[in-house]
Amino acid sequence: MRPAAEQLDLLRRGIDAITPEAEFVKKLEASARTGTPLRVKYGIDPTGIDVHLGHTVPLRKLRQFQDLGHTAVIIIGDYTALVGDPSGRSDHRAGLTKEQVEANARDYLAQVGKIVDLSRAEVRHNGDWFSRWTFLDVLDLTRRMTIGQVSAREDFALRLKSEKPVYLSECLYPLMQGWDSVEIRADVELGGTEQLFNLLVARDLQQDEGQPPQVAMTMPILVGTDGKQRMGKSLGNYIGVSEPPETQFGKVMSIPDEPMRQYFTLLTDLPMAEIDAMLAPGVNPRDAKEVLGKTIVSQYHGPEAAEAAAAAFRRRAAGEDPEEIPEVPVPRDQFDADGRITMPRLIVALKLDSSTSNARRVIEQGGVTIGPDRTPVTDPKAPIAVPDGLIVRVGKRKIARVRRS
RNA sequence: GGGUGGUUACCCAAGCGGUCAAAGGGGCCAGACUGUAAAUCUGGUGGCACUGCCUUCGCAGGUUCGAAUCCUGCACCACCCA
Repeated sequence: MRPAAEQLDLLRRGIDAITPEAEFVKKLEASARTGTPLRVKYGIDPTGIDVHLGHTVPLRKLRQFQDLGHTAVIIIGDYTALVGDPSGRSDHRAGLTKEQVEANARDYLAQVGKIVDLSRAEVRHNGDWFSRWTFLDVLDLTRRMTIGQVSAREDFALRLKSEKPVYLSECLYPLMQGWDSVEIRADVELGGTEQLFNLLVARDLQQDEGQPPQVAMTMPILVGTDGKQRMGKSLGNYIGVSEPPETQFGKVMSIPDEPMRQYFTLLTDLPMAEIDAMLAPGVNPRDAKEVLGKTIVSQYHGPEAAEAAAAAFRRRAAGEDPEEIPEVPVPRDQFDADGRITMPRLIVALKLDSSTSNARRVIEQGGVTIGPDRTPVTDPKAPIAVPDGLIVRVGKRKIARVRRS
């Protein structure tokens, strides 16, 4: 195991705060001295199925702990998911059913495995203990915190003030999450900055149970591809770890310039000096973004796929057709007696658009071309003869080859 | 249990008897430009056999020549009082 100071240096990258930092240093030192791994907890609620780059920020940190010889403990919050985490929410989140939660949990782990080494990690479900609780146990837990403590939280206070509902079950959430730490005897817990309150509740509970309290390590919230709001599925500004390489790469290229530093710091292992050099004034941000895109994509799809995605992107930016043009069968009955068809119908048949109305509009805006010489299509009503193998382009990104069948 | 306000297109949100397929913003799509699927600007954004037709304003009825707009009932949401 590496010396504590060295570990601390590595672990500090990209974090927001360590609370309390002095305690963390002591834990690290004791761990290095005795060769005892720290137990590092990260909890996720299986509420959706897409793990995105925002989730990977703490997950990558967890992996970093693993690589330094510590023990990763992943909590699948199958019971907390039934409540819904109120953190950072301006309205309450509906709880899920048990069936949904179980299916989601499986999906989640498959995706988390791309970042964390699951063969070396402990995976626990908090239903393992909560499902056995009696109402008395619940009551006992609720005695550990006051309404005042709960309502002091900014997210709750805001909701109370704006007359939005705050459910009693939501107040239980931090206590449940905290109890997880007691069950697994956590030394460190990772989470986003908005998790600080929840992470600190565990400290009190652990102390009550005679355990050394955990240290809270909070990570910045990754901003989404819009460069404004936090990355999130519901906001549609996310990059999913399971998305295809081209999509991931394209989405990275579409982020504004400002969040690039954050992305580099939190999502790559490139040395900070190298990052600074790329983001220096006078350097074309597009080139830095390309490095960023390739680095991120190769984490999930490998370096070859990342290169290919970058090449495909460049080709498209240069206005060239992609290497592989998908062939789409168009049934005979779509054509009239003379073997012709109007352009909107062809576009829908090729699945390049979902409605003829919309296809018509795109044509009227000059967004549709056909054939190798890119002849623009201007009249949405005129039937045209369609030779087998005709290439149809809609906008900059959608393309297909007609396969008459 | 009582009261009040609300439910409009992908989202937010105007409209309160006809000129409403329904203002505005966001998002999304297309075009121009470029440093890229950044930024900026322009146009578009229910469907279709498209100068017309059909379906949409929580649900079901009703009044009217005519309803997103008025009436009745129902459902759901929020807040206030208890």
